[in-house]
Amino acid sequence: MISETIISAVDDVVEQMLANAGGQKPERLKIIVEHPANLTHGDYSTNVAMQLAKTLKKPPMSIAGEIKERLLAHVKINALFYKIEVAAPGFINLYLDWGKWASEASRGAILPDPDRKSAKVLIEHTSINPNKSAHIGHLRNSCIGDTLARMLKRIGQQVEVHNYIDDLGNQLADTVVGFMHTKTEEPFARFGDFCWETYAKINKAYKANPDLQKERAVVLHELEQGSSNVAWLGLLVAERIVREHLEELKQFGVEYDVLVWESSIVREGFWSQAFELLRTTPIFRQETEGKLAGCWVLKQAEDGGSSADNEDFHADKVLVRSNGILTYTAKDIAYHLWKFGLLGKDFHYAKFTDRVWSTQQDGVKKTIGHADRVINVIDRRQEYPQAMVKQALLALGYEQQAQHLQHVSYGVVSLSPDTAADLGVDITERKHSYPMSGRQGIGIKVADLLDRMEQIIDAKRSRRTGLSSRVIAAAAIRYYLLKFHLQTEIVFDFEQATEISGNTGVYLLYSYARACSILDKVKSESGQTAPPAAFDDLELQEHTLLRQLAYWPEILHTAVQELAPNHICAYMHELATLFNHFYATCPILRAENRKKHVRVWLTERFRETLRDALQVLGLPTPKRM
RNA sequence: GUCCCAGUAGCUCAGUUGGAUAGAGCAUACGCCUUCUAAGCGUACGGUCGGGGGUUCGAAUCCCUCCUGGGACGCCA
Repeated sequence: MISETIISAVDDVVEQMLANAGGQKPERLKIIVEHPANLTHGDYSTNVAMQLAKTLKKPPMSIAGEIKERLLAHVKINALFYKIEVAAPGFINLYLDWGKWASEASRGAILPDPDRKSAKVLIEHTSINPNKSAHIGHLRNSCIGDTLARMLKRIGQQVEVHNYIDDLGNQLADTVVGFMHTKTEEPFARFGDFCWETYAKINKAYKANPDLQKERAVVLHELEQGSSNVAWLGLLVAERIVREHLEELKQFGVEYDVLVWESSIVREGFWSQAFELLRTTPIFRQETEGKLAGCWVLKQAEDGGSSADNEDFHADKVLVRSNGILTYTAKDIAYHLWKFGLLGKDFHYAKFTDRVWSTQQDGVKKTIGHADRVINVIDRRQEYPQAMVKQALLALGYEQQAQHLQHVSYGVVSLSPDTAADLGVDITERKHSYPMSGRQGIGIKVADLLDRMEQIIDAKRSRRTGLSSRVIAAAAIRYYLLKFHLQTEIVFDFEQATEISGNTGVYLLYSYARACSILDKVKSESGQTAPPAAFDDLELQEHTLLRQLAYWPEILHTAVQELAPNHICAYMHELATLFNHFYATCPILRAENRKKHVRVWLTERFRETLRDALQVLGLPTPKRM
């Protein structure tokens, strides 16, 4: 990558200068290379001279001048840049030689090549409770997880995607209780939608008749035992729902390698094994008195004794309830020991669909799991239980694994007042946003959003060629859910989410198709145009487009580093915008020979780069639209 | 009570390991298709970066403090 080349060259140069001056390299000297916002500041710039002013006891400008001279003599810098300038108060700006860059870019040399044999990364995402249809909050999770998997694969890492199915949880039990104690008369097209209503109804019934909640405990117990009629019913419900979820998410390009069922964890004896391990640690023990008497808990450090005044809040985490039933976190700890290959036990597997495996007791052995790094995509509200899993690993002495266990936390999706009102929520309080609630049956179902988006696109599109409106709709929704910073709580608004102009997936696909259409007319095969040797008299729009193309490897790298898909979205929108400016300003096919060559080549590079980025985000690459 | 996250244009959001004139989309107004895809492009309008203090060559970004909103701390997941 270009920025890496600059950093290493600057590092060489700075070291020489410090050695000459007899100085030490400052501890916290970070050489940062930026993409200047302004074209006149070059294509890359660094502020290292200003950082060194104190150490070298010289004005930044003179330091920058010296670094510039030494960089100009540096082989690697010389090979890529034609000019370096110093700008007040001490910036060093570097200008790419586009002819040289072009020959490298065409060889693909600049893109990150697959690393040498890398560690195995296990990504868990989706993990929706299998008791009702999915809503857009679930979809955000799946899109993030699926995109992270694609990002890591793109840079050559070995990735395995897991979807954890909580088929022994309260929520599934609730839906089962709902089957037996609520009434349904209206028809539903999908099983999950019927369950959605049933789940809301049973929660309402619990309020009216709290005794009914005892039923849940009974069902939960039967689910865990696994042999009764009720257990079979639960299994059927969960499996049917999971199939609907997978089918639905497939439309958004979301895919998995393996489903891990919570019931498998229990029945394969994973918990018993984990329990024996945990018992050897001082922080795991059974309470004999107090509120948690009879429970097995993970003890948390008392902080200064002030917690005594707040009996409502205590940090200890129950893993086994006093009635002997396991909590989610208990099973999650066993699961994570297994993910890292630390349990000494393994699952068996059977095919769930033609490409997805599923844990199954009478299945076959597979080399699944045994990861070096684990990424869990789970919303921010679950930071505490995730921390408990990590703490259990630490308590067992697995420090390295704990360090390589990463919770990718993201903000929840809530509803704008207008959209909440559409769903019948009372918005007289005029809050900024309204939470979705499965228990109350409040939420935007994925299928409903997709249907509505499809209709909107169908009504507004001006051409019927290429992708179907439904495929475009799914892509638009996926992009919408990925473009926000992970920590941002998405306040979902129907009007805003269904935009088809501006910073949207539709705009990106359209720009891609536009480039394809133009290149079709020159009958250019991909990558066929030879890179121009020189780029003289570049138009502003040509230059800015070139620059943005050059930045792609670095953006991808940063996004992977930070596990932040939104960087890629922002980059692509900028890239597409610059291409459209270029398109509007510079005739491509009608230009004269030399210019035409440059412009066709640029359009080709744009198409290839955008295609790469679209694929990393899991979006389609339509030749026509 | 303890801890975490956030507050940037009318709305929704980028930008936050300190950098050069704080950006985008939507909305509003006005323009641009006999010419490569108008799902596009252009112009205009729009800001005490929640308030106050501090650190320094330089702060939306770091520190302190206050205000406001959201979340976690459950024998739910």
